[in-house]
Amino acid sequence: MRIGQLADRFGLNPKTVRYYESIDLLPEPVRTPSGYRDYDEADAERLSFIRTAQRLGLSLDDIREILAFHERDEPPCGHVVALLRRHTEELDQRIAEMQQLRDELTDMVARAAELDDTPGTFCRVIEHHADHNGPAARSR
Amino acid sequence: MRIGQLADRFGLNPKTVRYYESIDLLPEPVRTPSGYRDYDEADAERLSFIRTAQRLGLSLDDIREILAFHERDEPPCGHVVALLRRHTEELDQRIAEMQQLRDELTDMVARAAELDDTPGTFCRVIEHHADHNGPAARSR
DNA sequence: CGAAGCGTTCCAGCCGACTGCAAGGTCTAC
DNA sequence: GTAGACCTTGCAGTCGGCTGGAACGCTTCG
Repeated sequence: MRIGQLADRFGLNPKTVRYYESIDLLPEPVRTPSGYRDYDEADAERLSFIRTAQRLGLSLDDIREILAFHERDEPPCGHVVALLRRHTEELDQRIAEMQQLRDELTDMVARAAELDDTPGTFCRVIEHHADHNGPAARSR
Repeated sequence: MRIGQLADRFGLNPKTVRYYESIDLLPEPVRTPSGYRDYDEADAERLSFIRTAQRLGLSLDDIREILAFHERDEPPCGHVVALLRRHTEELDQRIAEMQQLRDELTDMVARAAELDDTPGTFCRVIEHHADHNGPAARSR
């Protein structure tokens, strides 16, 4: 299978496939006599794995590390579980931060209407909020 | 006030302050006879505003746009409220995606122990999950 | 035979928000 | 007077994950 076919199967740009090869996520495939890359099902499976792992939020570095276990014939699952746990924790933290931010924003938008005669140097909405929730006065 | 003092007040690198100037977030300040940048309280206020807006998740481009209203002596608040609304929606969406991902990850970690004799090419934990939640079989 | 549409290589650029480095000038304390 | 901490400039590099473009070769269809 040529690079375009492989890329199409995963909705990727052929460039991306070459890029994955360049950073050692995909092995160098065999070549046709004319020099075209020639992929097989094992390559497709590997690419599928990469995309799944990526969808789960793993970085290409993480994924390369997981694939390295495969190259050494070791089961990567223990490693992966630890990785996923760590990743879940980071996610939780980011979600919490984003939710707090979201609540702040909703609050600001809701209060914006009441601020018609509040003074402000740049923007009443933002500065009023900063004065009441700013650096020092945060309730944490 | 020199650049280091200003930067310190906001926990910034002096480079960042110069960078803000270079992208027209901060005006060119007056200079001391020896060529040092000399900031006043108005600059500090502007920087404070920038940092607050940034903490709220606005991009430097967004912030420059808000500051442009100030330069034109227009109240930016209507614009800002629209911006914050849009931003809140994006945030909601990203939070929802992240939560879904988080749940998937928790699920995978919880199920990992049961997979001791499931076959896997690269990693049982990830592939088993992909098979049951993958491209086609998603329950949305 | 010729044109379209693949493929190849290598190098460079993109996004956003900085940060590092080099090579110099200045200011302050001892 | 000299060390060291500051300041100046400009340009390049960082992060991650691609993507664009040039200049060329191969393949397929009519």
